[in-house]
Amino acid sequence: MPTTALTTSTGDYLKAIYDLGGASAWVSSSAIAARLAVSAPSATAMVQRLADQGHASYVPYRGVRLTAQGRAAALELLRHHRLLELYLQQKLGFPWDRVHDEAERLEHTISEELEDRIDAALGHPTEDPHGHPIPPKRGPWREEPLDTLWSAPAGTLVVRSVSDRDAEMLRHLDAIGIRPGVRMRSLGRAPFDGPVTVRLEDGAEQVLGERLAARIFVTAEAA
Amino acid sequence: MPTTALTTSTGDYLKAIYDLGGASAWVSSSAIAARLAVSAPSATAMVQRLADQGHASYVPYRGVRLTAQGRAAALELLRHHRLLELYLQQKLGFPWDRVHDEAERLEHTISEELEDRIDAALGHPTEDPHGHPIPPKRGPWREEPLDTLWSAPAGTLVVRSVSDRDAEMLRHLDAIGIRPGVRMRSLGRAPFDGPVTVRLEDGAEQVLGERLAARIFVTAEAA
DNA sequence: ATCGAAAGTTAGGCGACCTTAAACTGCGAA
DNA sequence: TTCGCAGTTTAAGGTCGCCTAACTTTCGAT
Repeated sequence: MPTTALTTSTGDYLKAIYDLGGASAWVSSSAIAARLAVSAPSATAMVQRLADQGHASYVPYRGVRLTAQGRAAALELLRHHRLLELYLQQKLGFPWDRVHDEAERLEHTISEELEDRIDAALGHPTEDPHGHPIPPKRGPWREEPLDTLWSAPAGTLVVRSVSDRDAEMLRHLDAIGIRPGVRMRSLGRAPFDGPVTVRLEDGAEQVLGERLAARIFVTAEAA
Repeated sequence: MPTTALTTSTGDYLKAIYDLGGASAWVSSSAIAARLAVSAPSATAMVQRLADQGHASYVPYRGVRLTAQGRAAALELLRHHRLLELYLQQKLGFPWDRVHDEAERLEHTISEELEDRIDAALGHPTEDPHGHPIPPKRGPWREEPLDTLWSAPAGTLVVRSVSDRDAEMLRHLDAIGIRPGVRMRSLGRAPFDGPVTVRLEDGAEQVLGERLAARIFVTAEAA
């Protein structure tokens, strides 16, 4: 298990597979290609390389799935990413919509020691600025699947996390008052895949289309 | 002059040329190869690429020299490197002998914004932990050439900086009390390229061979 | 059950870097 | 002045990661 240093590209693929398929589902190469904005053949080739390296198992025409080794590598990057996002925000004053891109590059580059020192400087945090849990350095972990605002039934909800991938979307959410931890009441969806209407605690109503609502993760009001 | 993003490798070559040849001297490809631990043909090929990109001028069998563009790129990396070293030491508690390697990787990865925030967090510092000046973001700059302890005449000296490239050496220097800012008296060299003997302020005497003494940069006691 | 579109893979190419082996240049020594 | 050798460059080949074009498989619709 000599963790042969990953290239940036390899790491990106592992992360893509991880968050498209979670810990164990089969992921198609074209889904990966779309996610990483590369051509389908590029994804196929890489996926074969990942299989050779023991990071994934690959069945032609079926897809890939991470091995334990690949999963560990993906989780380490995810941990780096989320620690970095939080660090950039908390310690260096980055606004939450600009931490993603920076973390995306740095996550491949930081050493174990830097990871640990960042973790310590932040007091061993458990969540990043967008509400996503930070995987522990080792030990069991599974990201609990959450409802999205799009799929959740009407009722009182708490925003748990929001996707960090689109800075513009984050700025918009921030502007209308939607952030992790915020409580809101979903008034339900208009018929035929219509938008979701929510009322925030300050009484403001917002109408959100699928693009947006599917990127907001929620739980029902805590018992 | 659209600063086409540099690859890590390209950046490493530019830095190597910069600190082998300074701002303007011709540097041989084999010197670069030795510095970067690559084969001579690799260095030749890269140097030709650098010339194509406008980062350097290249005369076969003679060597390379940075252009203004290449110099700017090298200095930006040097600035990143030194800011990062200081940041890692000051804000994250890294020991001074371990900041180099981390900075060496990160320097290629950080954005302009992160550079600026680090600079601000450190209060716009002018020196890294090893005593090297930090190039300004823009504007004139030239690293003043210093004597080394090996080449300096006997007399009272102030340590200005020490090479950061070898962690073990740094640990040793630290152990014997040699750090930037320290005052010492050089008692001169033994005949036939013999070692240098110095007396530190606490009275301790140290005998240093060329390997070490050539990596310690000094100035004569300030007037 | 079969046929065709969509999904996925193979083939063939390219650029960046790296290697070793072979060819060349330029310069000091005789 | 020429010879030889150290220093350099060219040649040839490998890997990684990307691309487009062409081929193959799968699967749903008939």
